[in-house]
Amino acid sequence: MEMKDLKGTTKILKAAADEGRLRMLMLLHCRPGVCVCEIKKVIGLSQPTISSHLRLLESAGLVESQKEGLWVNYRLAQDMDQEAKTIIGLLHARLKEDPQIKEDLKKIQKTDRHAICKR
Amino acid sequence: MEMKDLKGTTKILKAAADEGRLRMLMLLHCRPGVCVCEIKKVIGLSQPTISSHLRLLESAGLVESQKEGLWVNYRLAQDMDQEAKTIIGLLHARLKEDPQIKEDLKKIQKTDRHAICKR
DNA sequence: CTTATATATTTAGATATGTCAATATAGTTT
DNA sequence: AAACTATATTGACATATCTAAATATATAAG
Repeated sequence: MEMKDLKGTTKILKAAADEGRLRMLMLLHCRPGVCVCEIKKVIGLSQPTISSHLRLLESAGLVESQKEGLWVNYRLAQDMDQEAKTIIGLLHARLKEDPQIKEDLKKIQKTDRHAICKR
Repeated sequence: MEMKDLKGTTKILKAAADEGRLRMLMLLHCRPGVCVCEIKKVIGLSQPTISSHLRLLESAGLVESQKEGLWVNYRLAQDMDQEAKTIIGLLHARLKEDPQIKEDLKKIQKTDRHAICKR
């Protein structure tokens, strides 16, 4: 899908325009390669909801994934277009002092995926 | 409302994340001070829908208005924070070649509000 | 003051979105 | 292969969003 036109740009904005997904984007920006388990642990939504958000972000071209055994590691899409990258950078600059975002980033640092999973 | 935190930023993104409102933002970016009539003429949605979108954009701090007789003129909010301004600039750079946006801007240039109104 | 006009608000209905429980799938371990 | 685990998908439901018709409000003009 062409993302540079009106519809595609709207899709990108919609993808970012949700509190949970925005938190996830900030998480992936600061911690590339986290798995669904870890994201779930930090964000606190159900696993299906996390997966569904990730799928939406992926279909907007903001996120990509790679399998690693049972885990699926997510990161910001490397081939994201420049404006989208810039916007995510701006959002991070804007939100890095937000209490919720700070808490999320603190949590992810303390997180060991081997300890977290099996649940 | 504080717009720099997570909730406020989400609100701004939601405001921009609609095809009609994004077109309206681009219109206001290029043509500050257009009235509801003119916006309606260009975008092609009903007057209540246009008004409702404008209210939402205003409540997100992206747009401001000034009365002029019967007309209400809208423009991008002068006191918008820097990141929001930057994002709108990026969106314009991205969308200025989009056919729909080009058509909108062409239409607004040909538009005379005195001719348009009375309907 | 009555009529007309531009915009806002209310109301209602259709569609989209966010969420989770249940289930399916795919890979790992024993 | 059987049991287990991480993730994806499906189904269902509640809420939010988009839209326009009808109505209200505010200003202007006659």
